[in-house]
Amino acid sequence: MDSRTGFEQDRDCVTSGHGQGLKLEPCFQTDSLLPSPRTPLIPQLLSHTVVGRNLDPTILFASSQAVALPHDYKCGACPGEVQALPSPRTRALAPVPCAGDGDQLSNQHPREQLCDQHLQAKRARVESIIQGMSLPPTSQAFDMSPEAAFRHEREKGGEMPQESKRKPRVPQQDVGAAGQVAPTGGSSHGKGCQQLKEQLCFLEQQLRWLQEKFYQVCDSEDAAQTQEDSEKEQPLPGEPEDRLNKDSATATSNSRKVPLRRSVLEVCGLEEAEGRGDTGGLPSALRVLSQALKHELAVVTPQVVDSVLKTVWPKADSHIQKHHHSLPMGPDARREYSAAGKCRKPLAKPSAMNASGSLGSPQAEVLLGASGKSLGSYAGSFSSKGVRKSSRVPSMGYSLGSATPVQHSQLLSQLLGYRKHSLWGSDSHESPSALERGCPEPLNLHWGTVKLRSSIVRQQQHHPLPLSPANMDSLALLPAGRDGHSELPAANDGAPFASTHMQEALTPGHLKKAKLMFFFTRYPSSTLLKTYFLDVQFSRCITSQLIKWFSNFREFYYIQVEKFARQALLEGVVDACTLQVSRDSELFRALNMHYNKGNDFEVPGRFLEVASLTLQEFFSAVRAGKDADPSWKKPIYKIISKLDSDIPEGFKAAGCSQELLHS
DNA sequence: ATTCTTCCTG
DNA sequence: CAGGAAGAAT
Repeated sequence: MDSRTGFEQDRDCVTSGHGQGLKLEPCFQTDSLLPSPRTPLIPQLLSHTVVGRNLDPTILFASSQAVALPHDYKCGACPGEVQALPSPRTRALAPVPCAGDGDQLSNQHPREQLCDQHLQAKRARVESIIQGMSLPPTSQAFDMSPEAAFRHEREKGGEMPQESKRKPRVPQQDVGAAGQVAPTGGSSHGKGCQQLKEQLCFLEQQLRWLQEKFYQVCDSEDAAQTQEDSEKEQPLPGEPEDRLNKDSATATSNSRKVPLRRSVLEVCGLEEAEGRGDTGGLPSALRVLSQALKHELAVVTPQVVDSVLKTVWPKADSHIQKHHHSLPMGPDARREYSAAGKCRKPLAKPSAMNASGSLGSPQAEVLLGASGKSLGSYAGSFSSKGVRKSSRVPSMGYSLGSATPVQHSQLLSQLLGYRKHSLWGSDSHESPSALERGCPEPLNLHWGTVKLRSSIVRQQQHHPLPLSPANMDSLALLPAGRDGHSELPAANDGAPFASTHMQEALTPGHLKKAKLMFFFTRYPSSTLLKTYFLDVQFSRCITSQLIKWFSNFREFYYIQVEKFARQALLEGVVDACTLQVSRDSELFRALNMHYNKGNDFEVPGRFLEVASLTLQEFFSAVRAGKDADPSWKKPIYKIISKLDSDIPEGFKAAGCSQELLHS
């Protein structure tokens, strides 16, 4: 049992790791999916930010606060201060001192006076956008757009255990004290958060710089547009130009050219262009901006990510190194994980574990690594002879995480089409002696393998669940880090989990799957079950129900075996060793009828061995009269509990349950 | 206190 | 199979 304990501790590490992984997300990528105004900067810049010259600088850092704010403040250099801003009103009364450029926009009042209706309308639009983005999540609870779903998921993820240190979302007026960020963490985390804040600050400065360049570009347009209107709004002290660094002046001077304006407007998404349908080529200034933006992001983002990982999850550092430098994992790490994953298998098979270690596709390694937990996942099939056969789908195990529907079909056909492929099937000649030897077969080592939950888990067409809020909650509770894509939320199709239908209840398909799994494991831990019923939203109830199923399975199994053992005794069988369960046995038929009613699954030979041993044990015990002892079955249970084998990875396939049901 | 397991009952 | 009780293990 200690092995399982270790395993579960390991799992805890995994989850906590993910939790920490999540922890960093709000600061960075994940925020792109949050209503925080911070991260969607670029989209905002490109689409909404530039509203004439009334570009609201607060859009970069602040939130709905900015809506009511006058333009006479500027505090973007230090996010902490921005977060600390209590409210617009307070802030207007007592402006927070800002490093260096506090008066940058202090001279916009005159220009505001000149705002015509059009500009005001645009401003209102921007404000509404900002406002919408700053809505508290509760107000978006029923926004079930993919993005909202994902955002919601992130929100829930933030509530995961040990997630209390999640950085509060900046825009929330009542919560947005920066001081809540760092102090909430432990000392190390606080330090890490401090680093993160600095990184963020840097990042934001970069972005602000770029935004100002944008400002320049668009300002030139406005200058041209409003030149006729009034001259007094032209060169304003404190204008972006004045704020710009010298090195950015080059691009600025280019972008100042009036001919750029239409293209700029179009790219900026200004409806100003609604009257002018002409589309010019991409202006060079924009190219410059684009490249600069990309470059800055490319430079800063990895640093930030690495820093975050290093800080929040020290182990990740080494993992990162591995990913970067050597995709094939070192055998040590793999062994470590394999050992940890051995769970309920006191009869260790160390040789097998080590032997299984050294394969893996780079993708798999990346995925596994990205999941924060590289396990010695191995997709090979096994035979009772102890000869590991290469799977027909060698990469099945690892590629499951990103399996396409086609792959899933292959999985299923392998699951069921045993007559041809005999994926897990027993070759007709298996040696029961292997069982007695403590089963040195190189059985699969998937115990505890962290399933790489695919972002593109196939839709389960047979039982599509209505996307009720409850279901979305289920989605939300998904440990996002587990999918290995937590670092790339935006790289997904935008609705990563929208296609994952988490079952909030166990279905007949799950029951059938569980029954088939019983052929491999009689005593699955809840942890194991969670890794094999990935389409189930586990709750305490679900878990116990699943466990109860296996308990019932065992009950039936032991009853049947005992019955046949007694029957054999009555029939005068002398040697227990002659009791072998074959596929022709009555016992097998009874069991197969129960667990594999359709007989559409080839019962693994290993199960026959286990059944044979169980039968012999019962036979011997009854013959020895041990059944007088009320707990005479306990030793048998103990023996059998050690004979679990690994469950083929195919059982993890999304939709497996449903397809099994319909097969 | 919680989880897991068995046993019993329906 | 589910529900519940009881005990063991953690």
